Amino acid sequence: MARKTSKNHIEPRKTPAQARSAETVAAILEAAARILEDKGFRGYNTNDVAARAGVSIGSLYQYFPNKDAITKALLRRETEPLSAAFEQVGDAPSLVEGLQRFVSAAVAHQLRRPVLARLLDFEEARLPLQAENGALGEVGAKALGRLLSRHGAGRGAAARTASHDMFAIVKGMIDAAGERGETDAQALEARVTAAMSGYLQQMNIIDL
Amino acid sequence: MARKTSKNHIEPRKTPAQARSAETVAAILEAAARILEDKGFRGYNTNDVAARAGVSIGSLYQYFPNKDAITKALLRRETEPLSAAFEQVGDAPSLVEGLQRFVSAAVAHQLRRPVLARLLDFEEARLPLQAENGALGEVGAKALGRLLSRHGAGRGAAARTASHDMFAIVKGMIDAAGERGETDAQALEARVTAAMSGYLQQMNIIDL
DNA sequence: CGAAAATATGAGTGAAAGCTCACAAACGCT
DNA sequence: AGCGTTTGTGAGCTTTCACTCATATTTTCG
Repeated sequence: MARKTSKNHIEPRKTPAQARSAETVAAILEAAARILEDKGFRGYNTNDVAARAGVSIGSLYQYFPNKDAITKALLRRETEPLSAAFEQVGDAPSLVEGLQRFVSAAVAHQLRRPVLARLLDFEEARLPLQAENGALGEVGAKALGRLLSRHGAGRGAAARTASHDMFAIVKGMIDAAGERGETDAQALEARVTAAMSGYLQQMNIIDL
Repeated sequence: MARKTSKNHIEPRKTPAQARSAETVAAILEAAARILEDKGFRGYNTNDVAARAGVSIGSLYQYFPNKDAITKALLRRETEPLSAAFEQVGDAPSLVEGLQRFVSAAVAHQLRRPVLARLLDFEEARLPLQAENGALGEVGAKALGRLLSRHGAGRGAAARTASHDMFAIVKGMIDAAGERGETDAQALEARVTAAMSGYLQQMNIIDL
């Protein structure tokens, strides 16, 4: 009489777990990631995810009410650390230092699993029918905005535009580099940071 | 005994047409575009495309051997004009003028149908199992490379990297702007051009 | 006009994939 | 050891969707 109110006597989406079930959930997410990486969305289906995870489809649906929930959970798993890193760049002692930290975190993230990052980023646009937590892009742009204002560069609408542009530059460059198979993180960081500085200069937001 | 060799007595992919059939093909492509725009890949299926085009599925398969062929044709339709524009920026009298033309073409393209452009760009990565014609990204980067070398800026590997970076910057900024619903093409062009100039300066490829 | 060629139709087929449910095994606790 | 709870299983139901084909309509042209 407790919680299993309505017709179905199955209440999936069992909130986490208390033992080996955590491993099951982890295995499912990793299997989803791997399948996305080497077959793309085309080969991404729940039956194969379960198989690859070494788990039955039944188990999969104990923890995820539907396919999108898996994708969302994977997105969160991959995205949260980067979001957290973004939110800390405000503490940097200088603007340039802040930009460097920002870029460094973004590059590390993208070069770790480039294909997965790209797919999830694309999927993020489709998922948030319910607004959910802030999209990565918003978090990043906001972080850059704080960084700018905290170091006396720009305010208001212009600064907000600049923040979005800068985020777009970072994302565009890093994404393309990942697609091209680039692996030298340091070189990439240097170029991306240069691009951001150049933009800020040209827009008269900072002078060098 | 002529061409319908093997087992099937149907030879779809009737090369274009000679009358109203051209309209049918056009209607199919436009229907595909509209469905992609307002339902995304999820709602993109051949039955609905045919229905929206006011055509039977049978007709659809007279002209396209499979679903991917439709997507490819649509991609070509949307992409070719931009490719052509890219290939002409080399004729510009100065580097800056060339960059402006490049950016202007790209902005116009993206702001016309932002959602469609984004979806097709993503799909492009999956389709070319057979190399096909050059991807838009390659064409764009190559055009920028020619522009640089023709105006005495950079050569070799560094210039190639710079070209790719510049293309990535343009694409990243314009894509994000489209997603955010920006409509002021001139303002966007100015910012993108500024970003490119700034990058070139910071990388010591040009000096202002 | 009349016949061949081109174009159009849409019910139907087969396969893929999301998801359910009745049941079984493993675990936690006293 | 015994018993309730949590976790796991997988055959199979159902829907969606790419694609076919036998037939019908329209166009072309002598």
